[in-house]
Amino acid sequence: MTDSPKPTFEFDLIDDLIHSRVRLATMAYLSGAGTADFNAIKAVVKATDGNISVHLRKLEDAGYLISVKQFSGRKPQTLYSISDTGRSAWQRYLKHMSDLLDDHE
Amino acid sequence: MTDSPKPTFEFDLIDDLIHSRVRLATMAYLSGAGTADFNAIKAVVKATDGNISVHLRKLEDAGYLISVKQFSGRKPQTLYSISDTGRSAWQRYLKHMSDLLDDHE
DNA sequence: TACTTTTACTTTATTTTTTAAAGTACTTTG
DNA sequence: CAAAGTACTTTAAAAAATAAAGTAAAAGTA
Repeated sequence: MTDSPKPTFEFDLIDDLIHSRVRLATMAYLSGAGTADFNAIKAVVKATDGNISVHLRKLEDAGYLISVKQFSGRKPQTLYSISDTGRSAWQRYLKHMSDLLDDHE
Repeated sequence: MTDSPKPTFEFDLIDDLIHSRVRLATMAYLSGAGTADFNAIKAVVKATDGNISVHLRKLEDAGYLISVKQFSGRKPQTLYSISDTGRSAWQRYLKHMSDLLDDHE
């Protein structure tokens, strides 16, 4: 029966688009890496091809990611990076999680 | 192009059972409140009856919550609180989120 | 050269999860 | 006593996640 003083965390503000396991990992990785290609993301996120493909698309459709398709030698390669919109959404997300943690020391 | 030094956050360790918006809010609330009844949880979580009902059941089935059914006057009332198992899962969850934040200052 | 395998994805189908709508068993109020 | 709550549960519908299949070009193998 600990009493909760002033909870700052508002769960209904958390961004569902980022909150999903795979997309959270993707954003976390890209926010550090800057730019990464399809396979690099797939590897760190430990997802199947179809799986990240769909999630990357979702993040891109939301305007959180920017993708550039190019060729690396003979092979096609898609590079992803976080857009300005994505970066501020990411910062808001981290802020909310930080609030959550503050509420529980 | 910030370089990522040593990421401590491992997304595949995050507990899906807690991670969902509604259940995360429920755990966060109960961890502070100690015990709360169906309606109190429903109110803070801003969910419909059927919605928290299902999520509470899920948390209970997982052994994270304990429920006690009693009567408050003439009306049935179900009280929920976090079990020991739930509390350690919750602490692990917070730890992982904390790691995520550490990686991004 | 013909054939199989691999790479880099995308698309579609299947399963799981979430949400919403009904339903149940009372109780309270007019 | 009939109508309107209350406190949930159950079932059905919608959305999301995952997995399986498919595509197109390149590269390795016989």
